[in-house]
Amino acid sequence: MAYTVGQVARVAGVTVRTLHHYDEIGLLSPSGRTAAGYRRYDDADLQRLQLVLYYRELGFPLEEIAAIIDDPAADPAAHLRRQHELLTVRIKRLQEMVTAIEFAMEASKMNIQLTPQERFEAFGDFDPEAHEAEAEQRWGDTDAYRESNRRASRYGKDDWLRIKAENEDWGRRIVALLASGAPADGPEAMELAEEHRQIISRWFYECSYEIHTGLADMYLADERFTAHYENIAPGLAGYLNEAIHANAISRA
Amino acid sequence: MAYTVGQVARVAGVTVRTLHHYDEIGLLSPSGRTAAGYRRYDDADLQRLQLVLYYRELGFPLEEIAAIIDDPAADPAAHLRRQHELLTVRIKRLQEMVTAIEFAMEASKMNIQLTPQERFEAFGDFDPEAHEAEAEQRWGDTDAYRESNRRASRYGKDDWLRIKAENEDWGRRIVALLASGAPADGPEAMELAEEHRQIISRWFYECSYEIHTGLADMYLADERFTAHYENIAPGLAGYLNEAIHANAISRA
DNA sequence: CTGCCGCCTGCCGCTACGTCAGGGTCAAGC
DNA sequence: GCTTGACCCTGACGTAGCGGCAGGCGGCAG
Repeated sequence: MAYTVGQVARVAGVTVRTLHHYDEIGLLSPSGRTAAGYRRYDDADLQRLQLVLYYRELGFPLEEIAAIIDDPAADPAAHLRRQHELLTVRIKRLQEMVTAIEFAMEASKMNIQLTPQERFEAFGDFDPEAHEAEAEQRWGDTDAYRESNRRASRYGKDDWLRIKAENEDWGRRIVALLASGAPADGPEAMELAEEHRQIISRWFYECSYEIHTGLADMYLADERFTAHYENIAPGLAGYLNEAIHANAISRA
Repeated sequence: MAYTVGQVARVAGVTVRTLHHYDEIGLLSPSGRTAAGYRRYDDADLQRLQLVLYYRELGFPLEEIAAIIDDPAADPAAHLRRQHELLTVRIKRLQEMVTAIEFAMEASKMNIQLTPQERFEAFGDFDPEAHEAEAEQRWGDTDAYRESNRRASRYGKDDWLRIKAENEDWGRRIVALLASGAPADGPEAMELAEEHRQIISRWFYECSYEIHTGLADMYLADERFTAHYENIAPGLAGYLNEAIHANAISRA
């Protein structure tokens, strides 16, 4: 029912200093003190802290958080609703960045130059940045980050040569298939589409069927990608697109 | 091919001051200067800036970003891969927060008390926070935020009474249906399940069928929710769960 | 040649804490 | 009853990543 700073800090995942700070600026003052001056937090304080942390995660400055939380018109449910909306907006934003990255990856694999605008499109609409200095600083210690680091630096020259070789081998085979007149939704084409997906998954990122069909459509929608494939063999862009779609449908 | 600070700032969505700062700390120094001392950025600089901004968005401190980018072992593709992974990890994290919010919403609708641990679970695993002070401060001016604000504060006492009334009306009807012996996967039960989903969507958040079935499972998995429904009528928790699943399947 | 906008370099300010320093407190164990 | 170590307190200064302003030069359209 009553907690010390240390206990609150541990359960909420913040530092004691942070709680001191919130007390100083009046954002979250413990409901009481012991005779010796120790801060005592109760359940209501924890609830408030939770709100504070969520809004902080969402990037609001502390002062504004105080205003939001102390708004008498906003009951708990209203906060939840607002946070839910903000979160979904942010997820959408990150997903756009992911798409942009996937786009850039495809482009880089094919040596396609991006225009400056495209470079920053992912940030474009509503402001470019976001900070998260502290959190991500600590992130440096998380498994996820280490894992990412490890994997990102794992590929040596040899690997790159292998990737290139795999890609070229795949390219030769699909060109041959196209030339042979085999249908784009036939088993051989679908098999090559699947292989294409697995090459991406193995060497780059987990490429779901959904992502894969997205890529396929991009190959047609973006003329530079179209040109890349058409340069290899006329009709290849459309052929690959169809094969990928057929493959995705058949595996679903 | 060559850009001034202002131009770069505009296309990248940062301020001139930021570019000055990056120049000062050596994170991104323009490749040249004019005779008059004007900074001149070229395409390579833009490319580097893009990397910087992505890593910044991902929360890395600028110093670390410099180290990452200047790492000779990391080619462009490696950066893309790393960013892709980091982004997906972050999206997962945000989605967990969303789930936690949805959980809290359900709990609050039913007056269920959360334990302190549950309060902060969403932050738990890897650190609690994330900042984004600047970005989200500016966010204060975006449509999304205003919209969110508007909707969040739109409900007055009357609305709450209506929500409560709707809920109770729905409750009475499903209890009656359960008592009548109608099957949980019958049309009436499914209709009530659908209504349940729409009440959430209308008043709280867009509740997809996927989310809805997730909620349904939670009603069974979490004993407090189970108890809530079982208190209304024995067997109701399981009945509702089944009805929601049946409804979701039939609409898919 | 005169605006006016854009660029330059300081330099001070701000937020949200981190990080001591210097000193009291509390429960456990001897 | 006294020590010990973990925990708490209050200043106070430091830091990152810019924002913002002052004071002054540069460039080009009219």
